[in-house]
Amino acid sequence: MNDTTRESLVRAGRELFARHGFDGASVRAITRQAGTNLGAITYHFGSKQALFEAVAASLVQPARERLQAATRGPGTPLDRIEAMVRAFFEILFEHPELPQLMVHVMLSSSPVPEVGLRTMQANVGLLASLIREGQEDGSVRPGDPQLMALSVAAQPLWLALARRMLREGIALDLKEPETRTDLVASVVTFVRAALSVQAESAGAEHPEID
Amino acid sequence: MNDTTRESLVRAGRELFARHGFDGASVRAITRQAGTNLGAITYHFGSKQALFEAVAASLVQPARERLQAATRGPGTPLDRIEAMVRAFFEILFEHPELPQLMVHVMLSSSPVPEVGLRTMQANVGLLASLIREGQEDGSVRPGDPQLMALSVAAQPLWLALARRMLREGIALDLKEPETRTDLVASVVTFVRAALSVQAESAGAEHPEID
DNA sequence: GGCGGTATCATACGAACGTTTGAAGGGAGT
DNA sequence: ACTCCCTTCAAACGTTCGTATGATACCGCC
Repeated sequence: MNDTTRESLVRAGRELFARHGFDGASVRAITRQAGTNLGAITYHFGSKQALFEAVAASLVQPARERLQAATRGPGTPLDRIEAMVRAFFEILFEHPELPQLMVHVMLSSSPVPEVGLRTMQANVGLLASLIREGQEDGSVRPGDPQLMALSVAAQPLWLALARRMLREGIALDLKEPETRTDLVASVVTFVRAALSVQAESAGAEHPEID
Repeated sequence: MNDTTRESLVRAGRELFARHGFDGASVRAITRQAGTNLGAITYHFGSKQALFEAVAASLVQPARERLQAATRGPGTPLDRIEAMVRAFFEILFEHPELPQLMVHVMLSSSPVPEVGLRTMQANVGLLASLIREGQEDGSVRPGDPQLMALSVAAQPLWLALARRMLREGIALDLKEPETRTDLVASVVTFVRAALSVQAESAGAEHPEID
């Protein structure tokens, strides 16, 4: 089994499915970008739909694992929430195709893939349980943990998604590392302030600047 | 000039362009849904592209006016920020097609329409200036007003966009009025907590890096 | 040298695409 | 009754779509 053709098809599919959606990314465009023959998708994956699912899995699975790993770090619940937000940004900067693909799937008429739904449940659940944990130890203000988790997750997702509009609309170019760290720092501070029950005098031993 | 055909084309275009994007929404599907003849778009608008621009304007212009109106209300800067967030949610619940169309435009290769960019600049600018105003009178904590404004705007936008995934993924149905008010209340509280200066005497935590 | 299996190739198919075309309604003004 | 002009209509155009097909190229192994 030759893997380089398969891999270049997945790579091209990631880019084109993310930009144009399933219907908008033509088999001809994908195979052309991958440098393969028109029939390569049918041959290696069986159908365009099967390639799409392989592309989705190649994006969702690693993200899921990295987010779960971030929650298992040390520190207070707020620290681990911060770690999740930072990990989320890293994933999204590395793979802007992920939220783009999510959006195309959400807007299309086709059913949301099982793996996508379970990943969302898992990640919102992780955030919510960290928030609940913080509420129980008194470091996080009261409120519905699930809704608060959505407020947290919405920021990295939308900001990564709106990257192009941020650049063209308000001259915020996320390609520049400094801009990225400023943005991440701002969101992290925003989230901590939103969740903290007070000024976080309790756990603020170490100044977090990177 | 008969307006009902034009209007039903715009209405159908709103729905189908929002769901499938420009390329994905076929002239045949739009005219079928509008109950008109296949040639009606060409006749009334000249081209599919011209219909798309009419659809975009029909969504963006009213939203822009309502958001601007919300900032002119009474109260403290934080109160007016809350009014903007609430108005934003109202707009998005009323016209879920708006963020959907935004996303399709952002992801496509075609240039972002001028009106869209200016509207984004205007609205982020309004939020940022309210934040700056609050910082000057001491009611809002320090930080880059533009980045904080993005954190605020990202939440209604993403939550409206992810509506379907929220319903299917975590059983949060935004069709139910009670769910909506709960969500809006949670976001409003989240935003106010994130922006309020609180008792944060430590103060050394704002994200300036040199 | 020849063989079998995998991979790539050019080509063909019917369907759907956006737009064009020319004819047929249909109501207001004379 | 007749003419206009605006609107709607069915049909056809060339193009592109996803997939299927059969031929060709490559390569380890008898």
